[in-house]
Amino acid sequence: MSLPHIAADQISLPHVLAALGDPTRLAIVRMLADSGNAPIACGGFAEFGSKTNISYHLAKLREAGITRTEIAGTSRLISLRAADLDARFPGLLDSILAASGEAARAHGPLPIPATGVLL
Amino acid sequence: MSLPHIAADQISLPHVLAALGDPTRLAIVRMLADSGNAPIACGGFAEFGSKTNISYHLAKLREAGITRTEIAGTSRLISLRAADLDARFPGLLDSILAASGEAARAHGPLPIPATGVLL
DNA sequence: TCAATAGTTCAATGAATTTTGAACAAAGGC
DNA sequence: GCCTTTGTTCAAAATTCATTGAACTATTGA
Repeated sequence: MSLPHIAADQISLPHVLAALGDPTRLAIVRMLADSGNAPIACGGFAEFGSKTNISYHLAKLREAGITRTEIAGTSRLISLRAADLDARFPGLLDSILAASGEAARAHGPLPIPATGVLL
Repeated sequence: MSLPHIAADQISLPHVLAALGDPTRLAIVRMLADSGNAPIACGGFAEFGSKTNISYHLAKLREAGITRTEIAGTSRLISLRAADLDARFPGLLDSILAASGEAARAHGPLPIPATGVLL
């Protein structure tokens, strides 16, 4: 089960940039990337704000095409649309994650660093 | 002569993304990149809005560290801080320009493509 | 000097955005 | 069935952002 999401080719650059221009939403995306793109429930973002506020920011990220939301029981599982984003805007998510001090890449679950850098 | 600019290492990712999340400012940056990073006076952006509105957006871009403003007589010459941005956030400007349908790269005036890719 | 050009600054307005709390819906566990 | 957990929706308040016009500065050129 899944909430409605826009098609990958309808993701708009200004909307993506505006969505990630908010520190709270950027932190959410960073956390998703940190998880190796494994889905995280809304509650996992509690440190970034109130339940209702997180719900608002997650809706923005979903509407911008940055995240996917799957319904699992009473939870929503949020994940990055990393492949869709990289197909639409090659390298963009990677460079933003790298710029935000990130280890995770847009592709691949979790590249084990040869010499434990950057975690 | 030059207006005050923040240091390259103080450029903030959320500020850059928020600044470029506005369609008018993204169009301005695109136009600067299109020019091969040659400076453009404020009047060159007239198509994007009123004089006073452009002044506002150019101030936002300068404050975010995306553009440099040189004073030349009664004009202001605006240019992209492409090298500073690329040093601080490698690949970010490039991927945004590419995503916005751009030919110009963050570095080098105009690299002639060997096999006409990405134009 | 006078007028025109190029932009900035200021204050006001309107439009979006963010944040909050109350009320709600939909499972899941007892 | 009932309560708890998880999250959404709604409306209101607070904040921020974008746009406009009037007034201003500074430079250039006649």
